[in-house]
Amino acid sequence: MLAPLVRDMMAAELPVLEANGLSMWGYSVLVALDRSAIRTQAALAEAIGADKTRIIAILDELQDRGLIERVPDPEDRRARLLAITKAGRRAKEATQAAIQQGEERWLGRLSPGDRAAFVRILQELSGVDWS
Amino acid sequence: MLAPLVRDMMAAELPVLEANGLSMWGYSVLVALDRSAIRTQAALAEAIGADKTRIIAILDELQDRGLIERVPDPEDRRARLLAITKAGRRAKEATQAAIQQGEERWLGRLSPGDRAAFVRILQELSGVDWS
DNA sequence: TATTGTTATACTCTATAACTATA
DNA sequence: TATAGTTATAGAGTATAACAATA
Repeated sequence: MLAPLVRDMMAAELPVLEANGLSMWGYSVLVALDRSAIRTQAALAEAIGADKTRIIAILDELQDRGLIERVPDPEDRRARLLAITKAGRRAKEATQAAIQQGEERWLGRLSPGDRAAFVRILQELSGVDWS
Repeated sequence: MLAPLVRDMMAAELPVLEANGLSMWGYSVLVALDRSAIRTQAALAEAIGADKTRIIAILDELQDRGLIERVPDPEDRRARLLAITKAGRRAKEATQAAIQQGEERWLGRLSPGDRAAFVRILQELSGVDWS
């Protein structure tokens, strides 16, 4: 039941991301880095559930566009210190606002009580260990 | 929040499907055909949210293994009448039981009230038009 | 020798278009 | 000519393994 729901949701939100010039993974990176800077790319990949080889092209592009910073750690020059820039934060905020507006279209169908319960239950389920 | 949840869920349930010798799409087909027989492959594809060209290999395999029937409609020999077989229904029931057992692992964390609410809310959201 | 990031490669999934057969 | 199914092909997304730099 969840799978088709998420599929429809992503199909609806992909154009929103595109309008803001971000891919799904690019957006995920900005959201993660907005929470806090990260010291290695592998840690970032893990945080957003991606592969470390997969985020490289994404980081390249975000950096080229000035949305993130990516500098070698002076204390361990193998690692790259990752942080969001002001422009990156602006892009993230704008995109997030657009997405949340889209989510209103379906969350708005729920009663306020159901809506609160739904979000609370999702948070609970997100803590489950799947291994 | 939903996307990582579904990703983890699918990762957890894929081995269960595999153990029962079914792919995700193969299982979807059996579930759809168990509800009712379908008159064309295009309609089946639409019902499970797939592409009509994509289900062909899946139908080939399910048919070879005797899990579905697929015969030309005598009234319009372009179309293929699709139905689940007894063996197919057995395979579907067994797989479904295994999957639902897996779902207990996380639904079991919820209080009975939350659990009922969650399922009800999901059903409500599934009715949303996304276009 | 181990680790971080990168590149190269192959593999899977999916979508598009061309084709066959029926109507 | 239009439709159901099929096949072929190309593209995107992903994972694996090999490589370079640093520790």
